[in-house]
Amino acid sequence: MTTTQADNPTRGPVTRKDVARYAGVSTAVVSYVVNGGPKKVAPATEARVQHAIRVLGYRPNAAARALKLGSSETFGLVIPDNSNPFFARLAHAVEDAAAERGFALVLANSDANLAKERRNVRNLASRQVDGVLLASVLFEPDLTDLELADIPSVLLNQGREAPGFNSVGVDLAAGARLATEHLIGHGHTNIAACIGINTSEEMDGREHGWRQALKDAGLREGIIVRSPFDRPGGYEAGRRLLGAADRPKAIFASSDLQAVGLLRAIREAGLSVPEDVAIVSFDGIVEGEYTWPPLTTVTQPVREMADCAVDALLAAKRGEAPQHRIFATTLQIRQSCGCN
Amino acid sequence: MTTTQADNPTRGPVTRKDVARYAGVSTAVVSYVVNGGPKKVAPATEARVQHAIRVLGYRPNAAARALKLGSSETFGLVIPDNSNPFFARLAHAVEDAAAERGFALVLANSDANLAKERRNVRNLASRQVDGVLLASVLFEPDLTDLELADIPSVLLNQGREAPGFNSVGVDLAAGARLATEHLIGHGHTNIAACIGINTSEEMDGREHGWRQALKDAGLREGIIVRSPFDRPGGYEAGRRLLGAADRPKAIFASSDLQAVGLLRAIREAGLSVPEDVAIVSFDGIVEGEYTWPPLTTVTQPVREMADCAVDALLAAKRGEAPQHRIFATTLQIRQSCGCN
DNA sequence: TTGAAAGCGCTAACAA
DNA sequence: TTGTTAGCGCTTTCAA
Repeated sequence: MTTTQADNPTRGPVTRKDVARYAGVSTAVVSYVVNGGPKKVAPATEARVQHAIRVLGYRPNAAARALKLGSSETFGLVIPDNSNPFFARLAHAVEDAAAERGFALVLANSDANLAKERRNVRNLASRQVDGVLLASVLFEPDLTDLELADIPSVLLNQGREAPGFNSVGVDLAAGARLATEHLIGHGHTNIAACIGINTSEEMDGREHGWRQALKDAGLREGIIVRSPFDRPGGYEAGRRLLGAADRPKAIFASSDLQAVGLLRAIREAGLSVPEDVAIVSFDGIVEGEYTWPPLTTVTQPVREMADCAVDALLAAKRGEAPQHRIFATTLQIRQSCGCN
Repeated sequence: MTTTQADNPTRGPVTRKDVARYAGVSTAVVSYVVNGGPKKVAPATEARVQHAIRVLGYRPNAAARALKLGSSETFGLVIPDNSNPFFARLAHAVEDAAAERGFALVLANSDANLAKERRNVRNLASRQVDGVLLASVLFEPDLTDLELADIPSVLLNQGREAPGFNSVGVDLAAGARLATEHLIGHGHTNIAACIGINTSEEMDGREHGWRQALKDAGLREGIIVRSPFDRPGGYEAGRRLLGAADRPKAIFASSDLQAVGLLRAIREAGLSVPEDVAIVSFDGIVEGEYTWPPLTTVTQPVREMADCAVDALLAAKRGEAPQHRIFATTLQIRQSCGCN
């Protein structure tokens, strides 16, 4: 007579109690073997328990565990839009980083919508995640929800320091300088900027870096156009830039996606890159490797940032003080700038 | 004297008990007002409870609720790679569909790695998600884990029917036909195919559709090249195709990403699209709108599929029989095919 | 309309 | 080395 499902008299989900009964031990012992502690179990007993677990097809109930332990081993990630390649890559990196540390990731898109962002954060808080990573659409996200929820959080993609909060970001200004200086190195003197729109009153670090580089080189300020960070935003900006009286010979774009849009606008105008207009952009998404010409871009160390962010959450859980990490960017040279 | 945190004597998380005490009611009543049932509560009492909830900053404990109810209102989504724009869009759509129905989404990437896929599925199962949506890297994913876990599941992006399983997919063959016939309509007679590699023995539906269209038109079969579904895969395929003795004048690509790679290979060879080589691809990602030339592509109704998949999960929870839904694709005409 | 209380499955302190 | 048991916070039946 083989051992089958029939041995589970209770029907329905197999619990630790069923395993205990089957193995002829107490439920505590089952816990010990499942969790590898906190008490030792005799090898023979352990084998019996393992066998019972396998035979009965036992799976620990995560909800019960979470209730008891006060932790679901889950983080929440809120990003503006998972369809945006930059955030998609970020989400992937965060998922990897979390998984490596035994945490699952709940994903929530806020679609660049403040109300949705708040709803998402609240929702995650009520789901008792162990921490939330927030890449806000705002430069000053509403942190009160996070504070109230009293769950660790970290601001991603955040250049500015938010006192009392963990944050990890990239040195936007330095990156933009890198880009602009490279363009200057190519001999350009009429360098425009295509800067993404955010809800802050404050100047985007990239805009700042671009201005500084121009100023330091003794160049006059170029035209600046503001539009969304996405492809249509870049396309629109391109049309405006090309229609300007003093058409720029080079453009610094605040995102690769905008650069993709610029490329299209420039092509449609019958002009070419980098001969008529040179471009350097920001982010380092893979798509930029396959555009024509390939994008010279300021690359963000996404994986490192994700690791750092998750570690910050873990540190916060241990009660450590908030940290603010700014990563350096690197200039990935391809051909849109005029190099070859 | 104002009401403050100090009114919570227990310190630490506020529980329903604290609220009950503060409002001078039983814990049951608090439940009734929080959940809007199952019993009615007098307006005055309700107001008192609501007030207490606000004052104390009470947040229901999701883990406890999940334990009691046996549902965490969470689905798991396993995809090969969230950095792939197609899957990113799918993930976004699934997240939206789930959120609309009150479910959160746990995201897991399997990186086209079978072992990781299994680990992810198992992990989700042990987290007691209410269902898992699996876009497998395999044509025949290992369903035993899902079966054993006894949690509802739905296969995404799955053309073939898997008896006993929910699945939603697209009619790959019909889509490929659409694409190929369009190319034929342009007068092409030498049409190659760039088909993605999957782990199945079986022929990809897209390959099938391409063959059929050619055959039905009385055309000889074109060259077929197999390579990964991503950009490098397309690039590699392009180099091989262009180096072939009988260079194709048109190519059907099984993914837009491959088409992006093809575009690069063709450009590097000094040829142009669609003059020297026409292209029609598959998926309908946004990136294809911004390539040069823009991609004519077979578009998948991602959002509809996501809705359908989530509904299938809900149906399965209610004990309904598995369903198999195949969606039709539409040809999105842009310029890579030769139209303008 | 409200309250008392059982119990979801698990962990770990304490007892044996 | 193993067992007993008290809760974790919540929902809901049953009784008042």
